[in-house]
Amino acid sequence: MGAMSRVRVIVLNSALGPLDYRPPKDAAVAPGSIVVAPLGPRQLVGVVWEAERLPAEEVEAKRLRPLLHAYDVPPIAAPLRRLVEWTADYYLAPLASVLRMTLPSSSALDGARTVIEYRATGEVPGRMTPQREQALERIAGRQGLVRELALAADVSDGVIRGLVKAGAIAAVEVSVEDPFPVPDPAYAPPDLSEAQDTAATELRAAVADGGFAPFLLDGVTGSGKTEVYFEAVAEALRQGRQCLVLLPEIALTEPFLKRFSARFGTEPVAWHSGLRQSQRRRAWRAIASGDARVVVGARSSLFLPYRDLGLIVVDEAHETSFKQEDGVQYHARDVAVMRAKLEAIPVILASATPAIESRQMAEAGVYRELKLPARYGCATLPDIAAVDLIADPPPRGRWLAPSLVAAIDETLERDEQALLFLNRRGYAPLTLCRACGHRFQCPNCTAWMVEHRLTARLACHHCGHVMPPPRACPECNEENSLVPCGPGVERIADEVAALFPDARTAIVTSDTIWSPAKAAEFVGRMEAGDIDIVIGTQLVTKGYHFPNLTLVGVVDADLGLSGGDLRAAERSFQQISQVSGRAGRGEKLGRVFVQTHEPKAPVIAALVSGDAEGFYAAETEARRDAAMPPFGRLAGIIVSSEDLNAATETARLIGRTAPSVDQMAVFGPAPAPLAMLRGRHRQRLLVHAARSLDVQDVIRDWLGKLDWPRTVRVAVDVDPYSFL
DNA sequence: CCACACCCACAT
DNA sequence: TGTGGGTGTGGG
Repeated sequence: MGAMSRVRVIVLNSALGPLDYRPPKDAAVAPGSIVVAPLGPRQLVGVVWEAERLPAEEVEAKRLRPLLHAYDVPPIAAPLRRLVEWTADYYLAPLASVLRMTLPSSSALDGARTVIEYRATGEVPGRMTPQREQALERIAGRQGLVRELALAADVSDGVIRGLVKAGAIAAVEVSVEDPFPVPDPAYAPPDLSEAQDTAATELRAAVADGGFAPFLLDGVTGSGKTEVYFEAVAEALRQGRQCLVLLPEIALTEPFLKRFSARFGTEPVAWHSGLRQSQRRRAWRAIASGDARVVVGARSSLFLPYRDLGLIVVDEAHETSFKQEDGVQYHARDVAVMRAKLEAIPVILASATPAIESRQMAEAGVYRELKLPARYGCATLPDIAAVDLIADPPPRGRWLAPSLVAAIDETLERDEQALLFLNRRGYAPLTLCRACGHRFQCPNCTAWMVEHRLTARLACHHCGHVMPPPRACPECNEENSLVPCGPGVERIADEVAALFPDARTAIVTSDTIWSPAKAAEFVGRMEAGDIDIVIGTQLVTKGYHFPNLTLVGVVDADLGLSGGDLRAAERSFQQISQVSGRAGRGEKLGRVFVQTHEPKAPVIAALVSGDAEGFYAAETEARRDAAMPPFGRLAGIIVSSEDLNAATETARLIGRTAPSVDQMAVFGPAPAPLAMLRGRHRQRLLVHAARSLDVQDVIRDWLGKLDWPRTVRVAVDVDPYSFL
């Protein structure tokens, strides 16, 4: 029997281990080949793997079924296969779950097809209605499916179809094989400062030389980090290799795309969850063939099968949204470094406020640190002042202190823009009945229903449950007794409207900016000076560059510190630094007011004095003393079930059977802070171990021996960021 | 995970 | 005797 009469395949079914097949009748396959495997009555996509790397139960040759088909796409290359193995191993996830992230849906693997999209012809329909007018105005220059155009225009599908019939919108056949434009490294070389140039030179050399080279690009907000790593991208382009730029949230890449186009003459290829099927297929094939030269994407773009990757950039590398919190709970920043290692290429972690983990790697000499200490051009860092809410309190029922209000007033006087930051969506985080004290709680989660006045709904921010706000209290039937408690961005907007009736305001949260198009619209209005005061959540802390924005007010600096998890102080520092960094990015000086009840708290003191180094040093020492990451390891074990009893029983079983291992301690089980989520009761355990311990191995061994009811889910969160 | 066989309870 | 649901297992 020849060597290739049996191939080992990982099929995209996370409950199954590797399975053996005979090769397909009509094609040769090798490790990495993407194939269709028969499984019982069904067909599954899978990838051929090296048999020796995946021990499987031997099945006799005559029982093997032949693979049905091998796709005509490039195979998953060895470095990516190793990355899939590493990720599955490190994060205790099934290989199939990780492998799935490298592949598009199966229809995208099939040969080229075309889709029908629609765009305006410029013709005026015979009959014009307000809806038609609105539609044509909003979709100018846009192209897409009827449903997408309707969404963009905020009209119903019927309006668009009517316009097609009237000839104002025409169908276009789009090839999903259309090539992407190639960015030109010589399009608009930048004018770099000396510090930028030094850093860029080093990065260019690393890209040209190839080989694994991790960098921490650490520059204050507005220092021009993007321009610097663009030079590394340019070098990779000159070398004819692909680049990946990871961004924390793709919905707000608008400013990035603009800057990229200005530098390279064309937009990069975007990869994110919002892509349509046709776009996803086109992008995936171009990435696999090497035609997509620069890809900008959210964390999932990290696992795509680039043909010849030459550089990875992780922008805003400190962002905790790089940690995936469901499915495979990987940290894209860490996996990016591993991919760079396996591909033998440079990786750049760029941030104005690097995570302690990354700083530690730089300090240990593992990462090369490149510093940009000053803002680009004549811009200087803004002045940060603490507003003591006890000495300088807002009036009752209001949240903006008199000194901040005065500063907003001055800013408006000068025709400049102000930004108020509050990390709370909606009108009020809690609604209660004045008469009986009833609080609105989500039926599926241990969380309050948050009032959203813009949409006239009460919403749970964890599971998405919504309900109309009742007129009367459901508990005591008292009418008009419901009172909002505490501020959300919508309530601050109300306060601003009352204080500055002539100011034009915008609320920027995921509720109002839910697509790149919405982000573009916001940026346009900001740049045109159509907005005076922005009230926003963390969405506004990232990436934006508005030269006329000179005042930032942090409405509640204490908010992030309440959770008390190990990164709370660091996270607050990063968030407030980042939002402060939006002020004074042009020629005008920026000011920042940080409202707090505790002006002496180390985080606030460090922000005001500008002593980031001192703050980081203290935080780092505290982590070292407690053997917390990166000096020790953590893993969360989350046990959940719709059945409270089953969850507690299983959690107890896990706790009871915890192995006693040197340099490891297990805490819990205890009900999770979010004791119920999406209708599932949750218990948590926390594993704390020394850095040197292979904690995954211990957990694999420990949980592998246990059995629990099928209705109970046990998830291991390696290197957890959320402790809820 | 998903399809299917199998078993048992209960209705016809 | 039929049927629906819970449970268990195989899939290569």
